[in-house]
This record gives sequence, C-alpha cells and structure tokens, in this order.
Amino acid sequence: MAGTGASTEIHELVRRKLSEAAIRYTSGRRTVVTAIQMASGPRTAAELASGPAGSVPVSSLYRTLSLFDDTGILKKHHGSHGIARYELADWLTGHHHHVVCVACGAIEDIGVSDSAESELNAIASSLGSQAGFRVLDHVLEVEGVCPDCDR
Amino acid sequence: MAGTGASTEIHELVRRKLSEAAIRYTSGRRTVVTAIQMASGPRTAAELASGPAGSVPVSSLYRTLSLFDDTGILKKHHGSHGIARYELADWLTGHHHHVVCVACGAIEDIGVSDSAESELNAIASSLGSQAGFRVLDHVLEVEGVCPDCDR
DNA sequence: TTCCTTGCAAACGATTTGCATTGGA
DNA sequence: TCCAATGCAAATCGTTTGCAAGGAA
Repeated sequence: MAGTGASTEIHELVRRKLSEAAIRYTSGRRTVVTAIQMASGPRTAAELASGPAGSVPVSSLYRTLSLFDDTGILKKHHGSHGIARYELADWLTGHHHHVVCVACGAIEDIGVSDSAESELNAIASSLGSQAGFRVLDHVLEVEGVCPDCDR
Repeated sequence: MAGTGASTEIHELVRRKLSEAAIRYTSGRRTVVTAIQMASGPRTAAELASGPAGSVPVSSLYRTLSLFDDTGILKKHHGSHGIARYELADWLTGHHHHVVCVACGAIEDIGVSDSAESELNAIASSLGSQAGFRVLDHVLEVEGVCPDCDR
C-alpha cells in the first residue's frame, strides 16, 4: 500500500501541531485522523462513526472534530443538507476544491492547476476588496450531477 | 422608495412561476419574498422571523422557504454554523457570489464582472468534467475579515 | 496527584411533521 | 365546494454539554 508513508507523516505533523498547544494525541484522536485521511472528500460525523471511526463514541468523535477544527487540523464545511463535513486542512493535503452532486450530495476533492489557482486568487482578492474585506482564502464549489446519478 | 418597481416585478415573476406549478401565491408567501429581497445577502429563518417576516409563524416560514427552494425561487446555502440561509435565486436577481467574514459570520452579496465570470465558468467546467460530473453551476465564496471585525 | 480526556446520558436548537382549521379559486 | 395552505404543538435529528470515571505525565 502506497499510503503508509504519507499516513505516518500526517500523524507526525498532527502530533507536532497538537503538542505545540499542549494537547495530547490520543489513540481515539489518531483513529479520527486516519479515518479522515482515507476519505476522498469531506466526511460527516455519521459517516465516520458508521465506518472507519466506529470505535470512537459519538460524543468523543464530535469533541475531536471540533478540537481539530479549532486547532486548524481539520476544515469544517457544511454540505448539501446542513450536515457538517470535515476534511484535513490544506496545509496537510494541499489546496483543492470540491465538486458536489446536487442529486445525491456526494462530494469529491478536486485539484486545481497552478494557473487556474492564480486566476481564482486574483478574482477572490478583487471581489473581497470590493467589499472592503481583508481576504484570507476562497472556496470554489462546482455543482453538477455525478456519473452515478446522471443515468 | 426606489425599490417598489423592481419589487413588484419580482412578485410578478414569482407569481407566474408558482402558477405554472399550480401553487398559490398567498400573502404569507409574499411577505417572505419581500423580506428576502430587502436583504443584502442570504438570510436565516430566525433573522427573517425576528424581522420583516415576523408575522409569519415559524412552521409556515420553514414550509415556505422549503417550497421556494424546491421551486427554484430561492437558493439555500449553509452558513458558518450550519444554519440554513436563503436568498432569491440567480434568475431573479442575477448571478453573484459571496464574501464571508470568518470572524462574525456576516455574508455579503458581491457581483462579478463578465470577464471574471467566464474565467470562473471555464475553471468550473474543467474541474467538473475532470471528475466526470455534468456541471450545472458554481459557487465561489471569498473568505476574509469584514471591515467591522478588522479593527 | 493533577489535569486532560473519555463515555454515557441528558440537553439543545434548528428544522420538520401530524393534524385539525382556515381560506382562496 | 374543495383542496391547498396555515398554525399550533409535538417530534426529529445533528450536535453539544454536564458530570463522573479513566489515564497519562
């Protein structure tokens, strides 16, 4: 399996980040990180609980997700039905965007070329300053119908 | 009041759209449309209920919002805390994007130039087809700090 | 020991729904 | 008239929290 090295490295990066804040990297927390990094897109608490993080009780799961969001290890999104979805933060996996299926709600990660990314940055900066905002980041979501739902 | 003309036209467009589906445009529903079109960005049910749509009971409000979302009159978003926000659909107000304040959660509408919009369309199409999706639309959200929160 | 973390169950808040009543075409 | 629309209250569901027990430094 090719992922083992990267997996180990992510755990190490997370451990370091947590230790800076004097937060323990316990086995339950490691389980959550592993579960999320195996996914191909943002996952809900329910998906994690009924799958690879099934051993972690819901309350602990939510506490961990929330802690990781606060710490900047995870990024929280709000999917099609208002249910929170979590994925590893950009600094752990690289900046990317999402395609969302309007029919079934599936979300997939999608990488962006450097040239497209700089166009996006330019547009985002221009829009943000138009409104007087100090721009920090941008989120592009492509809405469409996924291959499965599209007949 | 300068908005009366446009306001009337939106009500007429909504009425027509609903009548196509044999759905009545009642006074409660008109109140909701009026409340939403007065806003400068997507609004939550609570905001509408405690403000310009205060006369509409919550259950009816939610039913109306949901009906309008299904009918394509409103577009539903999920803001910073997973609370649903609604705004008039693009065909009623024109395509636009949002700037979101990561500090206070405020959301403002923001227009995009035609040239930026076609760049966005090109990027979105390319990303979507990369994943095998039939692309329908795109959402760009600029994250930053609003003037009020930024000292 | 001391404080962080966990796990259960109860609490919460946004949204939905059952059902009897009202109102418009 | 007749069925869609309404309004109240109760139910749902994702998520949060109080509190006592477990564990690592």
